[in-house]
Amino acid sequence: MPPPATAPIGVVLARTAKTAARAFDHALATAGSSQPIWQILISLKTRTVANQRELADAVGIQGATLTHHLNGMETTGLVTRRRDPDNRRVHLVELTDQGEQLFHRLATAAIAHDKRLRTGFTDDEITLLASLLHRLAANVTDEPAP
Amino acid sequence: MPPPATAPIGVVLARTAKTAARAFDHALATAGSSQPIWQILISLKTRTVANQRELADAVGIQGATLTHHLNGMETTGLVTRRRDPDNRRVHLVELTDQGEQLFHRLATAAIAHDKRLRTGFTDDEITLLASLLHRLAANVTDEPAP
DNA sequence: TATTGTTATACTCTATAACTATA
DNA sequence: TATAGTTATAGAGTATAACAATA
Repeated sequence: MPPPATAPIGVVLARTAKTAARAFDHALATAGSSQPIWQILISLKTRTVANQRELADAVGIQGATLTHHLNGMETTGLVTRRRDPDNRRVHLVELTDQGEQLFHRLATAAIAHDKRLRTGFTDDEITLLASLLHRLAANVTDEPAP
Repeated sequence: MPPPATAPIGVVLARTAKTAARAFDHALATAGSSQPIWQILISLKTRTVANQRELADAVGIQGATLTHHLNGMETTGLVTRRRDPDNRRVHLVELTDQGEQLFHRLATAAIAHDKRLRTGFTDDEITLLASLLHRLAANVTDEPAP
């Protein structure tokens, strides 16, 4: 029996996201990784980040928190950090081969997870759901003008 | 510019939930509380939980984690715990007046948050969204039969 | 023995403040 | 002075394992 339609949408959203996140977190843990590391890997692969501050913003964490994760990732050989010759204040973060490999393994897990999530949905339904979620997020995003 | 529709639905879901959760967490913090405490209060008010194990399940945490939170809530005067005379292994958790008051304050904040989330949505759209989210959650819930 | 809950301990993620290095 | 990043420290939330109390 599903919960009544009168349940606050915020509760439904949080509950769904928690359920989905737990399933994916488990997949990440099985692959020997975690959410923040996965987020950092994605950002490094799919965005052009000029510096660590932008990377932290992309991941949605503070700079010091990012440093914490990068320290661990450097220790385990996933990334390297070196000074930018053009501006030695900037530390260039780069994936190692090992980091690349982990990224691909996690990407495979992510694709499998998403396929599982989409079970029983049509493409149109997914598009509709994504659209509704975007509108929802916009309602609690208080950035007036970028 | 919204992210492309090709973004994995899991990513869209996680991002939306994180945005919404941050906004609500901020409201909870302003009211001097937090998510786990709010979840515990909701469960105590709206469900009939026979014991702490059921309460932990309702909140989605382990028993020891619940004990941790209940210790804090007892210290700050939100709940009381006493032995069930019928089964002295069971600890009955009850809200104090102060706990009731906090519940009502947080409920007010939750209602305001949900109203904010619903901005620009019709009731039908919210019902549709909830329905889609329920189906999504069902895809990653691996309980065969209760 | 099984059930209920607590204690002890530790780990992850996160943040703020103070600091270093560079410009 | 301003910017980029690190270090130091702390706190919240969570979990597992070992334990105590009760049945």
